[in-house]
Amino acid sequence: MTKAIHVKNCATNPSNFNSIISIARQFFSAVAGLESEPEGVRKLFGSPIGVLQDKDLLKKAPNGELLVLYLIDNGAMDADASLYNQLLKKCTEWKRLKEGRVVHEHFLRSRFSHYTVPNNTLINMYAKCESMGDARKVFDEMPERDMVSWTALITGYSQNEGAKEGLVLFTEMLRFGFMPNQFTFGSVLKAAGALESGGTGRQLHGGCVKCGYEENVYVGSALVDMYARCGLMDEGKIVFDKLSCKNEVSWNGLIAGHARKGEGEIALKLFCEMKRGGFQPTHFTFSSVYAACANIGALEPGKWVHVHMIKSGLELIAFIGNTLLDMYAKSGSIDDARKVFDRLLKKDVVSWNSMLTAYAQHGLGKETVECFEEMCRIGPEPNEVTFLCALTACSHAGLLDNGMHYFELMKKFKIEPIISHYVTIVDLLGRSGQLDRAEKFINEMPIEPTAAVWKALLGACRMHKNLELGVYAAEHVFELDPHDSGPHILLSNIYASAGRRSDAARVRKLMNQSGVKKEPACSWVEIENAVHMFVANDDAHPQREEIRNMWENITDKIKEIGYVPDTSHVLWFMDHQEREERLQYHSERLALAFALLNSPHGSPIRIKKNIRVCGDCHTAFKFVSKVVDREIILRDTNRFHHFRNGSCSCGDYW
DNA sequence: CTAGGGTTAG
Repeated sequence: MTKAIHVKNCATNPSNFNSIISIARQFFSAVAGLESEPEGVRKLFGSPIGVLQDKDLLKKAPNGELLVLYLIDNGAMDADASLYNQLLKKCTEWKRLKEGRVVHEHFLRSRFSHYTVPNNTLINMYAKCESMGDARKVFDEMPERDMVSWTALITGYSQNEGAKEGLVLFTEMLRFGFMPNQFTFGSVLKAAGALESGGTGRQLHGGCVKCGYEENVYVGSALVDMYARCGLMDEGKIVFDKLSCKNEVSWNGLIAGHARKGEGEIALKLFCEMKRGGFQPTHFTFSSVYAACANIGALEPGKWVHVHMIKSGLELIAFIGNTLLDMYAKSGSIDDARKVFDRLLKKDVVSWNSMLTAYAQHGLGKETVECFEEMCRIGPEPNEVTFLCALTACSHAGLLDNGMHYFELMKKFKIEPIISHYVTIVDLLGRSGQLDRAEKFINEMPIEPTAAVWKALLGACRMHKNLELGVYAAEHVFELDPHDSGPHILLSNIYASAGRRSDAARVRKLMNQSGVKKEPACSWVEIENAVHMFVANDDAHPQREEIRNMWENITDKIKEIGYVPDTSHVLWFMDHQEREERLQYHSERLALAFALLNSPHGSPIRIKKNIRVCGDCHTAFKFVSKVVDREIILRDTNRFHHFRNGSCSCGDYW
């Protein structure tokens, strides 16, 4: 407030200025072209005004505030419509809602308050400051609206999680007879994409064609992105190919779409095409491509893209670094993940969370604890995802006490646990064999347990062979989520391992009758930049004979050093020999045999599987790692298993 | 005055 008084004194002393307005004008034209805001202020106001000579005050006061000091100086303010507009634009650019409101009030009292253009700017200002209620109010109260008014409001909604409102407004706009332009289409397409509404998107696409905007880069890119978000990649590709003038954004929309769909190979291929076409990949591109590589566990291609990024000179900021870290972690290279983490220019909360997730996936307990505690000391404030990551990591590493302690710690950080935190704690207790405690924990939860909570308990019952509690948990899962095949299989396995074959059969039958489908298991292995996929009992593979021979060979060797097949993981109704036969050709075994045949001796073997590894394969892999003296890294849906010299990093605990 | 693309958990 003292500042205001100073300025007021200055303002009432005309010998210092010609007018407040001319100063304000200069202020803007000068500041707009200057590097740092305080520097601009100093240059402009360095000598004549007392308060502005105070350098400390000057440093603390950004331009927006200084400006407002002039504006609230009542009598001195006599702006024209274009000055109001400039002021509002600055407030928008700097996202300064408070100052924007002051200008708004002043504007309302002026004789220009009915002018359409500054009102449009006001709508945009409030929208960019995430204050849609205010934006709407301006829109409703302005006497005359044009197409820009509608577009600014629609854009505001589509950028502030108001896709539905945006689309409703769009139809209303058409009813009032306003023609949408390329800006309008860009925004409504974004809204349709956010709602994943392909039907709406196609209609809008028709509108774009009619109005001749289909090949506008902005509209075209928005179309590509809209189709990508609706999962309609083919239609997106058609629009993309038609674009005579593409840019990075068009490419990114396409690449990100495939990355989101888990189509990593296509995303990588497009990345190459983009570069060949002479387009410079941006932060967005790299971020998507790394996510795509992480998804398919493609370490070598990921490294190759990383080299491109280093060559292109892009800095390792959090937004790309986080996905890069995640890519290395999910591709099995935890050391590279840590290196990226250490080299990040600035770590944000997602960086720490990603690092904790990496440790969780690899079951590294000591590192988890160190990382979390370092974060509490020197890092950003942990959020609810942080605790999820840390709790999952404790669960995967068998750190029961640490996990329970972190759960208690959430209170200190004033973070209310959501359902996923409870799921993780049930998992933590259950894995540790504390089944009764897990059950008690569920009963005492302050929120209603979901299917996921019971599923965690069921999984623990399978692990610790607890039939009675397993049945109880399964009943809850069936009731809450009848379409998931996982619980049926788990329960059937629990029955089978307890020798209750007829019950196991009953559950299987129930599953088949209710139309619940089991996801077909498959595994991938990467050999020299090519990814090879295997399904169980694959007879169609060109190398099937060699793979079979190799595996039989290996089986003989591991049996010599103590491997005994455990057939309780396969369907009970086959006879014993047939079961053993079946087990021989689980997809991960085929992938392993293939890798042994086709990769250089001594190099690590990286296999990925789409469901959890079965217990018998896990045992077999441990023996194989010893017999062939190779490191085998297996990624399943849950985590990584590093097999080395006869044991696994998960400590048989997954 | 109004437009399009990216990250962590389960």
